[in-house]
Amino acid sequence: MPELPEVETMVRGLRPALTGRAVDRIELHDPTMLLGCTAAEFAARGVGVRVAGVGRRGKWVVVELTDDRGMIVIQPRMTGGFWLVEPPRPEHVRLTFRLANPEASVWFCDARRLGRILWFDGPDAAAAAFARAHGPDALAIARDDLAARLKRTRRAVKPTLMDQKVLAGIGNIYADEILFEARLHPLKVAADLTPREVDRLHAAIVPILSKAIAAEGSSFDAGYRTVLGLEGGFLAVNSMYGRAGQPCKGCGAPVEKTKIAGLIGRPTYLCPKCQPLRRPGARPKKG
DNA sequence: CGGTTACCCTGGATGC
DNA sequence: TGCATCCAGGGTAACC
Repeated sequence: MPELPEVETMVRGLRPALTGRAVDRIELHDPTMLLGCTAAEFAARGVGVRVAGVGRRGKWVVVELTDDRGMIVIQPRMTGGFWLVEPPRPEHVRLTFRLANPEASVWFCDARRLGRILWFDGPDAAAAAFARAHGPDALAIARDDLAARLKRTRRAVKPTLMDQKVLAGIGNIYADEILFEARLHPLKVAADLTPREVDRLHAAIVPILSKAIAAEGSSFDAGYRTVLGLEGGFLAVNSMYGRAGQPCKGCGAPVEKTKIAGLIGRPTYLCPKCQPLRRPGARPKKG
């Protein structure tokens, strides 16, 4: 579930609750989600630490500790999320921060256990791991950098946008919203986008993600919630995701739900009128 | 190497 | 009601 706006919302919720706080211990309840060290090592390290700050790297949550104790990285993936209030499904708690002075808890829950938890010794190790897995952050990428990265691949533009090594933070929901805002068909070949199309795509990214952050992300069903258990409001004001059959906000034609190559089974929402695969005036080649 | 596909997990919704 | 099937915001490893 969590894409950049949801993770940013989590981080903004965690930051005031965790920054500067002493942590009696960090309890890992599901060792299978831990990468890079053993559960015993994790337990030993998680005693008597203090939080220096909380940050976001792409879709990763980074909890930085004081006194050279390194940083804990939590990847929520599909169903992970943090709770400052009692989580509604305690059996899904995978990690607990036990705070001291005054006592409190911060929980990380993940129903499907697809999330991952790592502990890095220091900023250099964490930065190296981040760089291996990510391109520039979607909120910060420059237009020409995006253009150069799109030029490198003949994949479709949607899976390219969702490739964290191209740019970090965009997932299935926001890819559809951004492509609609830019009036681009998700199957257009990334390298074939014209300079004007790249302009439109780049110009759509920050406004869509910012609007979603302002709405505290996207919630549906029993999925993502804020750290206070509230639903994010973006899907009440969005254009595409979850709106199959509803009138397109650009032209009124029904929004189409489909599956596209390069994205396994994930749904894609688009307006075939506003996001044509070929330019409306273009004639098919003869021959 | 670039691109595509299986698979990791589980809960909730849907259909019979 | 009960059971089978399908679906889901992500990411990696293996494959062609």
